[in-house]
Amino acid sequence: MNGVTPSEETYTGNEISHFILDEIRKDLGPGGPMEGRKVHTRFPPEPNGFLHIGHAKAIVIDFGTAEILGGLCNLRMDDTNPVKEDERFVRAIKEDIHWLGYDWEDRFYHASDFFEDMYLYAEELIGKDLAFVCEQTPAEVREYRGSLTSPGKESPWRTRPREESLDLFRRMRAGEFPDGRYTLRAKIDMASGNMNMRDPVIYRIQHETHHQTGDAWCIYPMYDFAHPIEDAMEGVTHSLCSLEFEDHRPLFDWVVSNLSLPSRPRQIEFARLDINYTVMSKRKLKALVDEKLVDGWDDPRLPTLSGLRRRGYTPRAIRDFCERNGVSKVNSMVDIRFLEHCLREDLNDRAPRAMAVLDPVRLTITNYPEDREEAFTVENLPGQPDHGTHDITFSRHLLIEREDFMEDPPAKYHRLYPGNHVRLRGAYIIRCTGCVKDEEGRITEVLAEYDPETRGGSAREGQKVRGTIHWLDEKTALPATVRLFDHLFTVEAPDSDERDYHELLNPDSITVIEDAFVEPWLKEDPSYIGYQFMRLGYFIHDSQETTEDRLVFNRSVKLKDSYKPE
RNA sequence: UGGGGUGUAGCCAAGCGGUAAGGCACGGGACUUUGACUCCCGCAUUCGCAGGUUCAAAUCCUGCCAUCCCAGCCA
Repeated sequence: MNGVTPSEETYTGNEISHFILDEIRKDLGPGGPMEGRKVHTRFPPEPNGFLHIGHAKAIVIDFGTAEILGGLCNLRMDDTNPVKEDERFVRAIKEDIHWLGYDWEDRFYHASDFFEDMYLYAEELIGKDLAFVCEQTPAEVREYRGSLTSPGKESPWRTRPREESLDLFRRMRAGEFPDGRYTLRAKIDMASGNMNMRDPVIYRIQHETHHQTGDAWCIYPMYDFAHPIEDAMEGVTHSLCSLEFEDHRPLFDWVVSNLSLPSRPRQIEFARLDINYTVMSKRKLKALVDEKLVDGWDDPRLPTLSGLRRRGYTPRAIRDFCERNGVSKVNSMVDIRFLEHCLREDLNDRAPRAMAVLDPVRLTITNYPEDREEAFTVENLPGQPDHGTHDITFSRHLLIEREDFMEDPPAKYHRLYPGNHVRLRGAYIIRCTGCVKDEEGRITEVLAEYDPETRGGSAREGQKVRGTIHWLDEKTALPATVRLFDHLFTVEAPDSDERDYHELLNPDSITVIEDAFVEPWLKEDPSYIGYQFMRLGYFIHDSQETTEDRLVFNRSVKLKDSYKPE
């Protein structure tokens, strides 16, 4: 079913090109600063939540770059803040990346693997008089930092002798002080226009148990200090990250050039992926989960990778989507319909076809004997016999979609209405003769006559049948639950809407149909990429709800539909 | 009154001094045992705006405008 199956995807080697690849090629090429080296990247998530499709873009860029240029890409948990991180997220992250089809081989790291190195590098900085132990309170630090438009003031501790700083720093590590008592700060420039350069804190005291290092440490490095060191220790040549780190680059470079690191990584930034009608911030996704507004991190309406997987998205579709969106530095919002297009494109070629009826009404073939029944063999993938066949049964009483019959249809309606010929896909061509209604006028049964000459659904010589509809044999149809989804939010950009996101939730984001029917074949032959229910869309067994005696399907995406009632 | 980015169609996005790729969406048509798929056709005289340089500018220069990010002991 749609659990995590090892990805069968193999990179096909499209000639992808974008500015990051160009820059890297220059760096590694003749005359470049890293001439002769092989590219080495890393994907560095913080294990404090589940991965979403925005991360998929970063993964495709990080791992994809290594793949394209014949280098390596590491996976690294950026776990420098013990209060926010958890081992449970580490497992989910690894699972999602593997599912996407990428592998880090034996290069799985934690930032915490380098805590000892970082500590030593911090001492190096103190020794060079480039860092000092500060005892300002958070409020004082804020006050002294100045504002965006005015310079900051130097901390009174800035001139503390290096020997004293070193002693204090060692005692910080030894656990002699409570949280917040001291910090280690880089000595850069309190008047810099770049706030990140105003003597940033690089170590803080936190008496917290870390999910990897336990209680070995009570001081933890800050991102800006830790990240370049992690990259250098792993031999990363290019540290690719998103745009909001652009003004951290001077600090990244400062760290890299003031320390005796084993290598000098280069940071390059790209724009994050954003998609309309959904949210991409970890904070909001977490809130949706915590407030039970959705059914967990893998709710099929969520843009999380686990949600998309449960929804029926394929790794191939997601990677294709990320690659085709390109890489640039423009903040952009991609239309969700493009993602849907990529899924349809993938599934169209390989998802077996089946029939299902979501809103059933009985269709009686009045000239087909009550006691007769027959079977038709249909191809799983029309036109591609190597994908196999399966049988469908036919009898006097069938089930069709209620909307496929109209007593008084508008022009260009090609389905059932009195007098019209329609093909029952794979079976026969029938002529509608009328319908039966109950006292309230509701249609309870559609009536038609079949043409025995059209067995298999082929028309008579010269006969043109405009409409083909799907159907099920009432006798063999299997009851099933089908869940249909719509956008989780009613507005295109919920993240930047001034209203509270609770007000923007789409009350109809999920529709559960308990009385749908499907072909019995679907119980015997669960396709892990799901099915196309003809004329309805692509569906997949729900990995959580499907049980031995109850089939539950999620609609991954609708089919395109150019029918416009006039 | 600071620093760093970015502006090419409804949405992404190529383009890097020689006269606006491609995809999505949209509209029209053909085909069709899925109103799907596939296939045709259409869709920016113009690149945020205004000047300038040049035989020639989306590409170079100047100015302006718009928009995003930054004042965590988060990442």
